[in-house]
Amino acid sequence: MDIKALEAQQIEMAQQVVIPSENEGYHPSEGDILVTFDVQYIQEEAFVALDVQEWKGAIKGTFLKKLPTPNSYVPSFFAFREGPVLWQAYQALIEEQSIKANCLLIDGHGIAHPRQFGVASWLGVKTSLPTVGCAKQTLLKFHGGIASNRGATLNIQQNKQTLGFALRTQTATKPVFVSPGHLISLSQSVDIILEFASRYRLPEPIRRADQAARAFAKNELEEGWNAPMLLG
DNA sequence: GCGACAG
DNA sequence: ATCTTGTCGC
Repeated sequence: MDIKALEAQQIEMAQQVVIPSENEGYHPSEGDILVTFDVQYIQEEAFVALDVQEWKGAIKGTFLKKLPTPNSYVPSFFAFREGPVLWQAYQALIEEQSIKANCLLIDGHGIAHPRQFGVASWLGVKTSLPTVGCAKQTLLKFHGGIASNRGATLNIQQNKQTLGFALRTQTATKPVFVSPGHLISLSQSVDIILEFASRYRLPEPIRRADQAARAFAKNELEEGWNAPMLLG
C-alpha cells in the first residue's frame, strides 16, 4: 500500500467528520438499535461479528459474516484494514436481515487519533451514522492521573482540543479510551460506554461481539444470524 | 537515528 | 489481531 495516498485519503475523509457540541448530535432513545462490531482474523480472512441490541431493551442476537481482508495493517491506518470489512458486514446485515442501526459501536478509536480519523470515524463517514469508538489502548499521549472510581475520566487532548477520554469503567481496573467517531458528542460517547460497561471493564456488546467472532473463527458458530449467546 | 505504533 | 496453561484474585 502507498502510505502517501492513504494519508491523503485519511485527511480528506477526516474533513467530513462532524462532532456536535455537548447538547447536540445523537442521543439514544429507548428501543434504538445499537450495532457493535468486532473482528477476528485468520490469515487474510476476517470473521466479523455484529452484536445487535436495543437501547434499554433486548439483546437481539449476533450476525456473523466471513469476508476477505483487502488491506494489510499499517499503524495509525487501521481504518483502511478493518473499516471496509465492517462496512461490508453492515451492508450484509441490512440486506440479509433487514436490520438498520441508529448508532454503531466500534472496537477502536474515533477522533482520538493522530489525524482525528480512527476506524469509528471512517465507518461513520461511510454510513452517515453516529459512531462511538472504544479502545483498550490509546494512540495519543496524555498527562495526569485518573481517579480510581468507576466513571472517572481524563481528557485526551491534542493542540488543546479534547478528542476523547480515558474512562474508568470499573473501580480499580485499567481505563478504556473513548472517543466519538461521527455525529455524536464527546459526553454522549462516554455516557453510552459507561452505561454498557455495567459489570466488566469492556462494554458488554463489545464482549459479546468479541466472543462471537472468536467462536465463529473457530467454526463453533455458523455464518448468518445467531440468537443471543447465553451466560455472561 | 531509534523506538513506538488502535485491531 | 495471533503464537499460548495454569493460576491467582475479586
